[in-house]
Amino acid sequence: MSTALPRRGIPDATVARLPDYLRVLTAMSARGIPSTSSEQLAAAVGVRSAKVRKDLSHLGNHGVRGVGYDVANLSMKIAAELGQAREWPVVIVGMGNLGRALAAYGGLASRGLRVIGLFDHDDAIAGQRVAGLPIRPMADLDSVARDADVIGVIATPGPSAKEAADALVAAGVTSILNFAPGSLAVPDEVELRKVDLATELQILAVHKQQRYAEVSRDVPLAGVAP
Amino acid sequence: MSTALPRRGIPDATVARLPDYLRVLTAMSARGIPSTSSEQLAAAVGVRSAKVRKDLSHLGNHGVRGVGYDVANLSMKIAAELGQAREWPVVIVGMGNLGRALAAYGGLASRGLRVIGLFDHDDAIAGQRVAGLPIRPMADLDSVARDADVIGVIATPGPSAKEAADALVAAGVTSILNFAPGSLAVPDEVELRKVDLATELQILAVHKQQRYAEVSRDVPLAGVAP
DNA sequence: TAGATTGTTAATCGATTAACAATC
DNA sequence: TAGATTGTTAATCGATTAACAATC
Repeated sequence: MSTALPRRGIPDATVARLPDYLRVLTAMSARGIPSTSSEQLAAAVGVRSAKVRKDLSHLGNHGVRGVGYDVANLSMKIAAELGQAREWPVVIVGMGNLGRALAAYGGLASRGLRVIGLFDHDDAIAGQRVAGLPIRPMADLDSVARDADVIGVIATPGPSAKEAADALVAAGVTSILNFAPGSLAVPDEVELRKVDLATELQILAVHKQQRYAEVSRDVPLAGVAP
Repeated sequence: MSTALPRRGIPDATVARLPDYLRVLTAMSARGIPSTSSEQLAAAVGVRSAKVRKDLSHLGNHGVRGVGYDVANLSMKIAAELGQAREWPVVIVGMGNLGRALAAYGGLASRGLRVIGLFDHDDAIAGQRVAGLPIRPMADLDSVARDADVIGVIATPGPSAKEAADALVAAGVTSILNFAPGSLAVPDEVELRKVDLATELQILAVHKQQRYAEVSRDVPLAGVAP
């Protein structure tokens, strides 16, 4: 089962933008705006209109030439594509600051992601409530995750991430998002993605540095006095 | 000042991986390993060795053919490239769960990013200490950020993000990382990057959905009984 | 010299973009 | 019919990868 993967793949880059379009469409809908255009969507989201049309074309052809897109209809198509037809259960392992932030993050519910379990390695904090859910001991993970087809989130400090990943895999979880620094090994059938909160900051810092480097090279005669 | 930008640009994709290499090299250094190879680095980080060599070649040629890379020397080169020659001051606006998580995030200090100020819109929590720093009222932002060439981080809820961005821009900040959902408008001279914590989860959810879709299309005769 | 490993080339892939024919 | 806007094409760009000549 591989070679020619069936033409179902919407590019990840497009998937990442769909929630932005959906947010704008929802706001339009709330204001009673019945239809829109790729130009308007592009302006609201901050991309080029050609990209909007390309992205939306992956969903099928839901626009009308010369007219635009129906707000309600397009909203539904995007929501469907994002899997919001059903809710995806999420468990979070690691209830430090980051885990708590994620548990309370408003952006999840609006995208069909429902947090159903919070876990921490430290049994002493078990029972505390975060965003309405109790923190549970790791021993409970299997019973919550097994057969529920959950998405697992690792929000532990770096050193505990391996333990968290092993526990998730052992409980049958096949989709894991890792916020902890460092790389993790998981079986092939498990999809593991990683988010490093510092990466984008690092890129900003490097760009800042490059801006300085450019200035000092481009204007070598500027501040000459020794 | 534009057209042919001076050949200083290390690709962002490479910059994003450099901290991973540095982390592995630091661990090797601690264990007294004097040299390594692109194969070893690749295995430790979870990429192909060709990618490692390509990435490192952007830093100049610091390896020795037939031998490998000197751990200490390569560590220094990467640290220098990442701007760790100096420390970059960071201010965080929005001290909810996410802001607190970022303030305490260990990954920052190790990359030359130093949090020097925490701010919140709600003056009632001013004075509270998070990770050793006091939360300050927004009114203090200008005095802290002005002329300090800081990187600004927006960790507010979505609706407050615009206000936070305006305050940062008004204080002269030209590099901003936005963790709040929604898009922000900033002047051209300000570099704005965005991280959406839910995006990667969303991608996992869509992939999960596609896996189901594939199964039901590929094996249409499997569970037939009505 | 034989063995190892880099740095670079060239092929490939995926994403972005401008332009425009198709269509309302 | 004239005007507007989509959906698609083709060019471009950046990143990944395999392969290998260069070099220790």
